[in-house]
This record gives sequence, structure tokens and C-alpha cells, in this order.
Amino acid sequence: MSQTRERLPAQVAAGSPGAGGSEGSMSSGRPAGAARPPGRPRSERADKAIVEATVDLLAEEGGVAGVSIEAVAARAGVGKTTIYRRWPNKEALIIDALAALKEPFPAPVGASVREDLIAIAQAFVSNKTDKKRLDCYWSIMGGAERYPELMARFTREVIEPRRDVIRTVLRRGVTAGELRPDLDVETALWLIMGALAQRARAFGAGPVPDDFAARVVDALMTGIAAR
Amino acid sequence: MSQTRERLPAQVAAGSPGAGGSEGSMSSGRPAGAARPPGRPRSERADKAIVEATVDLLAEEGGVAGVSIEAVAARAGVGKTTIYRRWPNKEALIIDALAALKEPFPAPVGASVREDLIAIAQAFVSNKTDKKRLDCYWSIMGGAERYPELMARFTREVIEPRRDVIRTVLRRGVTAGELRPDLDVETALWLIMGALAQRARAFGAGPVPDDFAARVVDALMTGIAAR
Amino acid sequence: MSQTRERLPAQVAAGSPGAGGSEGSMSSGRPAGAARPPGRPRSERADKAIVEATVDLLAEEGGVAGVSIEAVAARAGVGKTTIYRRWPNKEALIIDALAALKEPFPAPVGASVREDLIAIAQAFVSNKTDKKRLDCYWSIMGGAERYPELMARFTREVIEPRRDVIRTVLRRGVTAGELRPDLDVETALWLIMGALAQRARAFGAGPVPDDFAARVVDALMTGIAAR
Amino acid sequence: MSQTRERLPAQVAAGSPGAGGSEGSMSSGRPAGAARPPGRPRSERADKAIVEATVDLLAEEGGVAGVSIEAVAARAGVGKTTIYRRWPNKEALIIDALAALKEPFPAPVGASVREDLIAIAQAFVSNKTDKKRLDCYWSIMGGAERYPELMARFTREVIEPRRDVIRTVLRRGVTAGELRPDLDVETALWLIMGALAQRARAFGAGPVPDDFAARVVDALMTGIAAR
DNA sequence: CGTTAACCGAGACGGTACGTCTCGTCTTCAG
DNA sequence: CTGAAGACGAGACGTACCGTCTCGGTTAACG
Repeated sequence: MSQTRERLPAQVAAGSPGAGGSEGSMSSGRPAGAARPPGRPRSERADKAIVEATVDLLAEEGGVAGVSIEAVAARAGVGKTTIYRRWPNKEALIIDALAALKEPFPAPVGASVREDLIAIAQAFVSNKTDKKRLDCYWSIMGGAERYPELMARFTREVIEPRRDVIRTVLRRGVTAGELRPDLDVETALWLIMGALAQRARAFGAGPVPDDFAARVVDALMTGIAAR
Repeated sequence: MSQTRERLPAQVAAGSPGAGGSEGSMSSGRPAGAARPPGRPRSERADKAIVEATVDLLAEEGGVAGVSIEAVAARAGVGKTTIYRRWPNKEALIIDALAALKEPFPAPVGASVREDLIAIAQAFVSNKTDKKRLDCYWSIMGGAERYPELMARFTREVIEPRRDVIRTVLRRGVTAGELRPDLDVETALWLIMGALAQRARAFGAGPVPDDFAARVVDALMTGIAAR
Repeated sequence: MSQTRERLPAQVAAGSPGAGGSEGSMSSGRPAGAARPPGRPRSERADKAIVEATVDLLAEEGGVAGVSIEAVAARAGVGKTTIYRRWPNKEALIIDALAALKEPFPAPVGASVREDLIAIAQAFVSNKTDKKRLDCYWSIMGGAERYPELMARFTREVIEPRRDVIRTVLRRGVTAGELRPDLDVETALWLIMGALAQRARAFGAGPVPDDFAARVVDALMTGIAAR
Repeated sequence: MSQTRERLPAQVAAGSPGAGGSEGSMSSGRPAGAARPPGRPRSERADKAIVEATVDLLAEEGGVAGVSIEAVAARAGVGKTTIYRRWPNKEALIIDALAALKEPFPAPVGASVREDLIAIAQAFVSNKTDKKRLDCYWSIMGGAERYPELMARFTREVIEPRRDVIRTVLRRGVTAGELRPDLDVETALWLIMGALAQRARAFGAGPVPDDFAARVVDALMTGIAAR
């Protein structure tokens, strides 16, 4: 309305800051040749702290509603102003913060499809930051109807890349003859991902046992029908 | 502080209302012989409207936070007082309201395990009230850390019965020789339930196709490995 | 803008609630015959706590700027809403709260003008609630240019009544022949009030000695000129 | 933390710039023989403008809270940095700025004590810069509890010198036999100063009439008691 | 003429208060 | 007991300043 906000679209949480850029001389993401804007530059520390606090709260509080700007500010040790200077509202902040979870997933190339799948599945349910990702997943999915854009972006940038890793392994398996030639890859994906996500959230059933990933993969590989 | 609340523990949403009870004159479940409490009896219409509104909101708003007593009252056409007289707080209301989703699931006994599984799966993702149940599932799971009791009760009273139906079918299949004798029933359960729940929530991928249930069951039956 | 505020102009801090009204049947300041408005009535406890907190803060913080609605709410143990329901903004609140300091000042009728004046003066600088009044006086006068209405009302309702008491005593003294027949009453008023107010604020000079009032009155009575 | 501030303690607002010093070549108060510090010297224009703006704001806004560094900078046509380089915080600035009001008060030596007192009193309430002084007086006294140091210093450096002038005149009067030999000088001081200060602030009573000073002095001289 | 440092402008920082809003709870009324 | 109405305390919202701090670019004096 009468704001000088949105100086530049935050360019936040760059993840892999890209190539071996010579940080310092040319510094943060401004198009080459553009003059540094006047005034004190925005603090990268604040950027990071805000995004991290947001993600943590989203994971812990279990829902977009549990993430209040005030809580984010308090947890990040930052003034509310500093947040509003960068994002116009809560939803925008969360959408951007999700990018912090993008970090690429290394596709393991092991001896066999089975081993690869188990390794990936293992990571999903045991790895520390993947655990936070999973909490965010449930938080966002729970409120999906209210924040469709949020879900869309999270799906596109975080979920799909992970599904892609498995998809690739499955396709490789088909090509290599390890998997059935008429395999319905997408259905298999739903099966394996669904089992992992759901089991990880089923607190009542206790922590996920170490061999759960292997059991899931094996059951899926051999099928349940008698032969 | 100075309340006469909690006259009886609500005895709400009786599920299958049972028998041909003469609604009106003698009404709700008081043990025979117990004297009717003095004063105007509580309205069963209100009870039902409140519970239904609660469940609807939980499904639609996607989260416990989205269910406000205010909204429930408005949607049920009821005063906030009327709700407050029956339940001490929001969580109690939701916990009780979930009982409305308990309605037993008929285990089909068809020609084969495969057909039974497909029928059950079909119901999960296509049936109207099962859809609402699924929405509630995601809403509750999303905020599970904040309301563990809620999740526990929902799991116990709504989820488990449904898992039990499948569990029974699987066991029958093993006994009948249709399924592998060494079948890991629990793992198979996670696979099938996870796939259905997750696919139903993946709005981006479009509505669940009619043959999805069959594809899931078949994939799981035959396995994905080449033979 | 879109408010239902200002149901009735607060009718706050009634001071002497007037006559021996039969509190209970007809209760708080609503014109006879007017129906009680629906809904929960406003809390008189809150009214009082807010006004008292406001006056205290004004006296302690030394200035209108030091009185923040949030501080008032916190000190009164009241939600901000409860304040805003009654007054549209800070200035209105303070203006109204000043009425709490109105409480009439009893004009003593002693043996002589001198004794009366000393008694009054004594009260001004030693009495507890008159001390608070004096603090408010300085707070308001300090910011007089910014809040002229505040000063005007405070002068009219709190200061002038007190000046009137002295004025009356002085006039009585003239009539009785105790004071000079050509006495300039107003100038004498400025002298006595000014001395008291200023001395009370001069922290550096230590607390006001007990005989200060007497010394002031005597000096003024006899004059400083040699005779 | 990493500041080079406080190069020299401001040495600001020299008041009577002292003698007919050859401003320009050797300029402001550095001890003779001390080498001029390197770099661009601080602007005296800025010094003066800042101090003046501060005093003006204090007088106009009626309170320490009304003096914001931002407003001072704007009014002085100076960057906030420039202020911050000289004073560590707002209170220090105001304390220093008050020195600008120190300017000595010439004690008139007229025909009689009465005439001297009237002349001084006249100056207090009519003189232009003394008016500003008076406004500052009220501003500071209003917030005295919050900024005791401010009040202490203002009292010591601005108020007391003025009281001293009157004190001297009164003492001279006693010695000369014009005033009562047993005169309580301090009490007389409170009376005369209080009357002037208070009347000057009483906007409601209109501007101070020209003969007010004379009326006050006369009333005090002759006393109010009949004889 | 180059070094040095103060200058000004601009804007980000953490903080506090604003006035508005919605929520869960509580209280009173009329029926 | 019911519904309506509305007050209560709590606390988040997004805005506006404040005092402080940190930059870039400029300007004045010294060597």
C-alpha cells in the first residue's frame, strides 16, 4: 500500500549457492553489473535464522496455523520487522522457507535395485533432516485444502525430486531385467512411498524398526501371492 | 468455576442408532430404571448437528486449529453455550466427534482374496463418507504432535478397525493358500494402506482413477521383481 | 469503521455514585426505564482496574507518552480488547481516567484563615492520593502543548476545585477582616499554589519538610518587606 | 563494539564563545599545543544546529519522549549518523543540549529591591528565550522520575543560577534594611518562582499580563494580612 | 596529491506499541 | 435447557516509529 518493501525477492536460502563462485568480491545474488543498493545490506544471518526457525516450527507445531510470525521472530532472535521486510505475509514466508528443504537427494548406485531401494527407504525414515522434512510433509498435507499453493510447491520442489530418485532406480531395474518388464512404475511408487511415510507417523506403533525399509522393499519385490 | 456442566458424559453420536427406539418420549441411553434428570432434556438434534459440524469442519479446514467452537456453533445453528455445556473444551469435542466416524466397515467375502482387497480399497478412496474419514485422517495426523490423545483415539477407534478388516482378509488368504505362507501381514498392511491414503491426498495428480485400487492390489500380489 | 463499540459512554469511575441508590434492583448508571442491554454486562472491576492503572502509570511514568495501552492492560490484569471496547484511543482513556482524581476536597473551617490555609497546604504536599494527583499534574502540564484538551479538562475538573477552596478561604478572610481589604486574591493564589507545587517536585532539595506549609503561609501573610 | 566514537567530549555549544578569539585559524576548544586531529574536522554548524533543534523540540513537544533523534536530525538538516557520532544516546544529547540554556542571567542593580525583583520576574515570563527555557523546564520536570540525571543537571546549571540571582537580591535587601531582618529567603524564593512558573503555563488563564510580575512582587512584599 | 577521517544519505537491525481481529471461555437474558 | 448476545483475557496480525548500526560515496584538511 505505501511500502518500500520487496527490494529484491529475498533470494533466500540459496541451498547450493551455485558453482564455485568467488564469494566476497561479487557477493550475494545480484545480477552482475547491478550496483549494490544504498544503505545497510540485509543480513544473511537473519535470512538463515528466519528460514530455519520457520521450518522448525512447521515441523514441530504440526501445521501452518502453528507457525506465527511472532514465534518465528522470537525463535530466530529477530524483529518482526525484519521478517516483514522480506516477505509480505506468513504464507509467502513458508513457501519460501520450504526451499530450504530442497537439498538434492543423492541417488545411490549399488549392486542391485533391491539394495538401492532399501538404502533410499532407510534414509527417508531414519535420517535426521529427512525426519524434519517428513514432519513438514505431514504438516503441509494436513492443511492442504487451505493452502493449495503451499502444497503444490512443496510437492513440486521437495516431494517429486525424491520420488524421481526412486522412479529412476525402478526404471533402471526394468531395463536391467531385474524388475518385471511390464512394471507399473507409478503404482509401485505410491506403494513404497506411502508405506514409509505412514509408518513413520504411526507413533503408537513405536519407532520405526531398523529393518522396516528392507521388509517393505522385499514384500514389494516378491509380492504377496503364493506361487 | 461455577458450572453445572457434564451432567452425563454426553453419550453422543450413538453410531448405528440401533433398534426401533421410540425417539421422543423416552429418548437417549439412560439405564432402565434410572430417573430422568429434572429440567428440560438436552436436545438430540443439537447433539447430532454439533458432531456433524465438527467432523465436517475438521475434514474441510484441514486441521484441529481450523475447527473453532465459533464455527462449529454457527454451522450447527447452535449457541456456543450449548456446545460448552456438553464438552469441557475443543479437544474433548473433537475426540468425541470422531466416534461419529466409527461406523463399522463391512468385510466383504467374495470369491477371492484379490477381489476382497480390491473391494475394500475401492471403498476407501471412492466412497463418500470414507472420503470424509480420509480428510479427517490427514487433518489429525498433521497435528499429531500437538494432540497425541486425539491421534491415539482416532487410530484406535477408526483406523485400526479398518486395518483389521484387511488383516483378516490377508490371514484368510494365507490359510486358504492364496497368499504366501510366510507372508509378513503387517508390512503388507502398511504398503496397501499407505498407497491408498497418499494417493487420495495427491491432488496434483488428479482424482483417483477407478482402477487404482485394482492396480495397487495386483502390484502387491504379484510383486515387482522379474521371475 | 466496522465497530460495534461505544455501547454507552463507559460511565466510568463514578466517584460518588450519588445518593443512597438501591444498588441491585436498578443497578449501574442506566437511565431509569432503559432495558438492560443483552449479553454479559461489562465488568465494573475491569473499569476500576483500568482507570486506576492509567492514573498510576501517568503519575509514575511522568507523561502521557509513558502511558501505553499495553502497559495499562498488563497492570490492570485486563485484555487490550477490554480497554478498546470502552475508549477509542489513549487520549480518551486518560481524559476519562482523570475524573478518578476529581474527588472533592473538604474545605476546613478552623479558628483562623492562617490555620485553614496551612491545613490545606499541608494536605497538598503530604497526603498520599494528593501526591499522586500532584504527579499527574506535572505529567500533564509537561506535555500540555501536545494534549491541550487533556490539560483543559484536568485544570477544570481537578485543579480549579482545589484553587476554589483556597479562594474561598481567602475571601472569607477579607470579609472577616483578617486579610487586607484590598487583597489581590488571584495573585495570592498563584503564589501559594506555585510554591507548593514546585517545592513538591524539587527532589534535589529533599522531601518537603513538615513545616513548609506553615512557612509559606506565614511568609505570605506577613510579607517580606521591612516595616 | 567497533566504534571510534567520542573522539572528544563534544565540547558543544560554547555559550559565550569567549573573548574576541580569532575564530577560524585555531578554532574550537582544543588545549593549546594539542595537535589538530587528522581528517576532516567536525562541523561546528552541525553542532549548533543539532543542539538548537534539540532544545526547540524539547520545548515544543513537551517531553523527553517527544525528542526523537530522527526529528532532531531532520530539523537540524543533519544525518542521524552525525548525531550518533557525537553523543552516545538521546539522554546524553539532551543533557548536553541543556547547556545551551545556561547563558548567564544579568542581575540588575536598580534603585530598590522591589524594582530589581520586578525586572527579573518580568524577564522570566516575557523574554523570548526565557520562554523557551520555561517550556523546557516543564518538559523536564514532567518526566523527572524517568530521567533524574536530566533533572539534576538542568536544576544545577539552569535553574539554580536563576534562583541565585533572586537570592542575591533578597539578601542584599535584608542587608540594606529594605526587607525584614528575619526573612526566610528560601521560602520567599519558592513563592516567587513558583508563582511565575505556574502562571506562565496556565494557558487557560490567557497570556501573562504585563503587570503580573509587579503584582506578585508587591503581594509578596507587603503580605496579605491586614495590619 | 594522496591519506585520513568526518561528512551525509540511505536503509537494515531488534524492539515496542499501536489498533484490529479472532478465539475459547464465561455470564446474563428471555423464553 | 435453549439460543442469542456479548464481555472477558489471550495473543497474533501487520504497521509505524525509535534508537542503533553499517554501508557507499563525498568532502575537507593535512602532509
